[in-house]
Amino acid sequence: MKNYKIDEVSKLSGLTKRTIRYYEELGLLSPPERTDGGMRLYTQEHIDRLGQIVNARDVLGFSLQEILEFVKIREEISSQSHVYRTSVDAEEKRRQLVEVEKNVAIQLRLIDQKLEKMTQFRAEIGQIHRRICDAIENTPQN
Amino acid sequence: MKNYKIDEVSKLSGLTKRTIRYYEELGLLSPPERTDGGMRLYTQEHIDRLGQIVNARDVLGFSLQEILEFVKIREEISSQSHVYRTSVDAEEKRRQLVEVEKNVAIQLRLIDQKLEKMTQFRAEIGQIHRRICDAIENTPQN
DNA sequence: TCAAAAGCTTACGTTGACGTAAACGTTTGT
DNA sequence: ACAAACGTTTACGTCAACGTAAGCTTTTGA
Repeated sequence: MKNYKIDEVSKLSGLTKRTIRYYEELGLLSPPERTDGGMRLYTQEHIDRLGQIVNARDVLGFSLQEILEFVKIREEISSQSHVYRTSVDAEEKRRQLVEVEKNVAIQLRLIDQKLEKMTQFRAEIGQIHRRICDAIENTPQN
Repeated sequence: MKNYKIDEVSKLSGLTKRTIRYYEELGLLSPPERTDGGMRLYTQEHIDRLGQIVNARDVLGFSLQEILEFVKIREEISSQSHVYRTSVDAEEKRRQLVEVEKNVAIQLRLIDQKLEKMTQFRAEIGQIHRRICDAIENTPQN
């Protein structure tokens, strides 16, 4: 599997090197392997991850802190599925799963609220658009 | 038509008084009438406007500068409808309307793209949620 | 092999979007 | 009529999300 240096990742993701390091610092991006000299070596997964972050940031308008919540949930789930196979205490497993479920449910409600308002906004702009089109229709061409 | 003082507007809109004045300063909110003493007297339209701004800001993740672009388009439209009644050159009116329509159409496409990605995102989270719920179901209670 | 190019850390600077405090004027209830 | 409550402007403070510069180390290609 190929690996990338930071400048290549920067060009592929459209983010600056500073931003990429900053996201790692915040815990949004998992720390990549390093060369013996200390240089970061990224994989394709890192690049995909950055794409998801940019999506959440620009398209969904989430703050980096909100995105961090999602990342933590994702990590909880994978650590959870690990525990699920190895732990002996079923009751404890269940409690932790219920805890994670609560967080995800909260995020779901948040997204649904955003979706609803977004649809509403879309309707408003659509109405403005129709009014403009009507005005054009009612304006003579020459 | 009733008018509101800033504290009432603050409570109705959920924004602080500081933010309301700030939006006026930026040109996002039209300056309201004043009492002889200089106090701002808002109307229902101002409140509606603030609601739209909050929507665009929180839900769509637009910056205040981007929202200002929308506001300017809106103003173009109303100045347009003024011209529509007073101007003598119908062809010129039409050209300008078509220009505005293009901008609005672009914004509409942008919103639709956001909506699509958001729906997709919601589906992904929903799937994760179901997996967690299934896991809870399959974990013994005691 | 060795200098230029690229990377690393550390630290201070900047910009947008407000918060907060001061110092003062205006309304309003009693 | 007057004090408390609310409003106004002005100005400095703050926090997130990076930008930028310095000083140093590591890679790399001729």
